[in-house]
Amino acid sequence: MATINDVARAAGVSPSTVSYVLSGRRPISAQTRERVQAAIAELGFHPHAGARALASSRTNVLALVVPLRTDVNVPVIMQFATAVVTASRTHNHDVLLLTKDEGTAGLERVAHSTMVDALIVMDVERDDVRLQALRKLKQPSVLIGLPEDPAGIACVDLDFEAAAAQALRHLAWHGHRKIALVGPSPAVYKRGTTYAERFLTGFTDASAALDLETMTHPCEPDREGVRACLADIDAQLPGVTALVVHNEEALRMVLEEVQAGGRRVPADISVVAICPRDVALNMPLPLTSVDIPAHDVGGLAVETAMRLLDGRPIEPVRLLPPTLVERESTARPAG
Amino acid sequence: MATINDVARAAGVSPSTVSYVLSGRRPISAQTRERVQAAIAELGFHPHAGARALASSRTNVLALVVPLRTDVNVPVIMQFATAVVTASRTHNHDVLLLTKDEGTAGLERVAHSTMVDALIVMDVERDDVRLQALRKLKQPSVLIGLPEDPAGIACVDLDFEAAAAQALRHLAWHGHRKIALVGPSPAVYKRGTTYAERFLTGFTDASAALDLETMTHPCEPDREGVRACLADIDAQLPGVTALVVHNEEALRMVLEEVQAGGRRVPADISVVAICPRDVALNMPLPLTSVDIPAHDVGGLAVETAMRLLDGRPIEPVRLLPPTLVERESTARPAG
DNA sequence: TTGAAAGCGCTACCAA
DNA sequence: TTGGTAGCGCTTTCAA
Repeated sequence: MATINDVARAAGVSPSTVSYVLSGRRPISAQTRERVQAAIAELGFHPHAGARALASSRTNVLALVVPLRTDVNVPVIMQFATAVVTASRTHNHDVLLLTKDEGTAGLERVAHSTMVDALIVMDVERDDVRLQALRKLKQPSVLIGLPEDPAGIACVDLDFEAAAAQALRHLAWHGHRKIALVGPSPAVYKRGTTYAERFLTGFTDASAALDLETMTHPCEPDREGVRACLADIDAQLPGVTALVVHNEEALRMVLEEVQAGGRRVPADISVVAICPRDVALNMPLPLTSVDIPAHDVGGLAVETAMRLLDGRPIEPVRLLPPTLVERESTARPAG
Repeated sequence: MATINDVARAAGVSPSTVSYVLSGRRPISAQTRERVQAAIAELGFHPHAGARALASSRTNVLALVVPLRTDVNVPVIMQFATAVVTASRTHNHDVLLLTKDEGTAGLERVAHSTMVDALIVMDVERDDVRLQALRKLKQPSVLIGLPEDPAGIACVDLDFEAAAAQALRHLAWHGHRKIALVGPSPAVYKRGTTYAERFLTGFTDASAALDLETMTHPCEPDREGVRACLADIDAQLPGVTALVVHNEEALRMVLEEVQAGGRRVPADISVVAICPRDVALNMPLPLTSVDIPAHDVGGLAVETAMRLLDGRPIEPVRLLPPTLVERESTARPAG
């Protein structure tokens, strides 16, 4: 492998000049720059990442911590991950993939050994034990999610409260008054992933503000759970005309069970889903949905990390406004 | 951050001794080792990854290249990825996540800049343009999949031919004679991901060997595609008593449409799925399935990379034998 | 506009 | 069993 010295020799300049051509950190005459670039191309030179990290204390690598549990929504995680990788590349960074099961130790390991410039952490819980460790690192971190006490750590996420409000406003505008929330599984609430709570809060608040008759119900994403959930809803809120479904795994089964019960969507009952666009589109019926913008959130997380690294100002907590797209699963209530 | 010199001073030894305690590459007296380890713990010392890479030409990082298309089976990809990360950690390696869309350039970038010791590449196509680039790298690579010409590159995958044969043998043993394959979408075949072809070959060969009456049909994983596929099958193979489904996305819809057509599984028609265990278990009915052992394949890919790095012998192409588990979707044909 | 050279923190060779 | 030390390949300060 060619080194910077080889390039320097080939171009008839000093190694530092080659370095400056590469980094652009000082002016170089056009003529010199060209000779250097020609030599770089000629020799197929790529700077040695380790040497660079050692000399500059910059790795150009971001850590991304993903949950590896399979009870989480895998496709959404994958969307976040690819968004983070793609965005990182536009900022000339690579991504080191860590799994949540390594816990605090994993974060400290990569940070202390200077493998990464910053960390992006997914699946953050309300009172996540990793937060205190993150605060002590010399590298900045960005959370995808919102813990109870985000002090000192940047957070980005969808504004789930606003998402719930938007779903209800849409249904209310269509004339619905009796609306039920099919929520995530009890395990999600118990784990303390706050997006579920935030959605619930938004739902309850908006329900009061709009003077609606609503109820909420967690839902185990299997056939039985869905049946039980829908039965409870019918029992507790007879005459319900609309469902807000915040449970991607259960979504398809909810639609099937509603239909199996003899009700048509949207003629007999309207449905608003909270899910990524492509999920909403790949249902038997294109669903009116509030998008989970994994791509935007991932990109914003990277952008935030970059600002932190450059010492540029950031918003400590950035909640993206939701977007509702009306498709074919919502209509005015019958009668 | 503490350096190796700080540790050496604190322990009253030379830096090289600290290094050897860490690497175990030469004998150290128990007494010295303890003093050094105490100093390491005391100072919270973690060796600087870049410095280490520079001095040893070893990064302890593996590159993992994943497809980021969403038309691929996302949960399976995620399973491979987490398996690779988990296995890498047991070998004291981390994983740099690359996306396929960076193509050859991405591979060359991380390899030439010495960011990784080896590369693991998923979603390899029959005549993948990346292969020639991989062969030129100084780092070894391991493919998950099997291209047409794997010369010079290690490959690991499930033995899809054997998987097809096993599915057919199971059904034949139950007494089925008329069996149809619901295959992946045409796009998968067109792209040249060879597992589809290998499965097809195995299916056709085993069909002949077992003297069965079979047909094969690709299947677009949406409602319409599934309906069309099943209709074709009924038209071309009237009296079909069993289905082999090698299309995870379509699986649930196949079951639904079969039922919608008034047939019960397994009373009227048996179904064998080719999919990860958890997918088979999460269907309305636990399915008899040939497992796609993502975890094993990912682990084996890492193991192979490690052997390559240590100069230990490997098998150039390692196809894991399939495992069929009988559950509740197969029975003897009616009548 | 460019060059010289001192490190960055570690590994591994050569000695003892 | 241990120490000394020359690099690994780059960045960046100091000089010119």
